[in-house]
Amino acid sequence: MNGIDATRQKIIDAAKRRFAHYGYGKTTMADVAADCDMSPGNLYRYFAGKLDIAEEIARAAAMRTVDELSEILIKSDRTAAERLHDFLFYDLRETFHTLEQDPKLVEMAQIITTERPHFHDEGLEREREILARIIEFGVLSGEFRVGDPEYAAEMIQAATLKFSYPQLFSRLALDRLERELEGVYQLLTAGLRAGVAAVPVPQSLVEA
Amino acid sequence: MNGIDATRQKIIDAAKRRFAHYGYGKTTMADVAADCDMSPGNLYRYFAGKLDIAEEIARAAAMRTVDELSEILIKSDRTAAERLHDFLFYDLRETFHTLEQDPKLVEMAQIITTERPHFHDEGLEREREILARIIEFGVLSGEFRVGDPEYAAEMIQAATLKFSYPQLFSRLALDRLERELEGVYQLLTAGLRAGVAAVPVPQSLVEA
DNA sequence: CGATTGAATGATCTGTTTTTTATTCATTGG
DNA sequence: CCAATGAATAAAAAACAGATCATTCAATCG
Repeated sequence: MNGIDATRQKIIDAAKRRFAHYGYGKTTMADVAADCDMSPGNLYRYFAGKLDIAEEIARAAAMRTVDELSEILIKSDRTAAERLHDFLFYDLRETFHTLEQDPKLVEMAQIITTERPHFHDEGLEREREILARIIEFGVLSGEFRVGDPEYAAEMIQAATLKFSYPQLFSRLALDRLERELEGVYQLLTAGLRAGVAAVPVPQSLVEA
Repeated sequence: MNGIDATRQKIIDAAKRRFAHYGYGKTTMADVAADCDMSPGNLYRYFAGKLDIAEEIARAAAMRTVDELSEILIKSDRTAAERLHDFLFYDLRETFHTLEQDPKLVEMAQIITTERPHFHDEGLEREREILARIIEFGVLSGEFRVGDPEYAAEMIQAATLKFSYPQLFSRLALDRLERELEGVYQLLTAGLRAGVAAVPVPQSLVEA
């Protein structure tokens, strides 16, 4: 029915407030239930458990991010390289600011990543899909020369890991991270343009 | 004097055995002192504290790694790209195997990195220096086209972070990490060959 | 007098008890 | 019946006491 979804949303909203304000750990199911004018036990008619509420909140946020990243695909008058730039910097800034302004969310993100590794993988996969399309676009436009966009997307994700979870992998400030990402981006796009053929190891070119 | 250095080394050796066998946390200063036939208090004539002994051990290991990486520079008949390949894979495999076979060292590495961030940075800097020389070699040989080898080295480090602390940043097995590193390497070398000029953003090439 | 000791100290860790909390489910109310 | 409750339970977290440990330093030793 629809009452179900409405109630689920009410629970999600209450939990989101609590999580953001007091943190995941300090928020009790009783708190959330009270905010929704219901008993703790009744929450379990709508969610399998506390972590599932958090996961739902994270999923919604991830979807929003993916939607915004997807818009990069439909803009016009932008080269593939520019789209890749948009993608990487949007991701860095978005994550950085979100976690910067609300440190409680770091806790939640970490718990979900630890307890539900699969959830996290799915998020990466969705983003990789968009990356692959950007690269595919670059291949079609003749800008990039890569045989397998999916594979190239995977490599770009690996190479930009440091910028996906800024405050997790470094203690650098945003401006320094941006400077580094700019450099990595330059290197990667130069590589995509030059092309990574099926040839695995190009033996020798010149020697000293 | 020399007795000082000899005693320091005796302490380091005893501590290394204890740390590797029982872990940093479970090893007490009293244990180490007993192994050296001295009182706990006397250790402080040779080291400022427990963590400083660990740091010294880590420093020696880091030096050894840097020495081995430096050998890549003096080999002959290898292109810069091949040297870069050697560097990246040596680092990945070395770190992976060290931490794989002795989980106790992971604890020590993590404590040092947390408590002495600067120490860790210095290690990165030493490795970056070698990377810069490899790139410089590539520039001189005409293989790479980059203006600032130091900067390029920094970017390569950023892009290969995931492979520097394998079991810290991913739960992937070594063969999958190697496969990914191979791909990232291909992309990066393609970029180095094509060159990352001072031109920041090459506006438009073709469109779909 | 420099080198070393070992007892003193305060911080940290460990194991235990108590309390809080997530989750279940038999019961109740509409 | 369906929705909701709230007492019961087991798991996790907090609180606490006791022990251990890193570190210091006044007193000894050579």
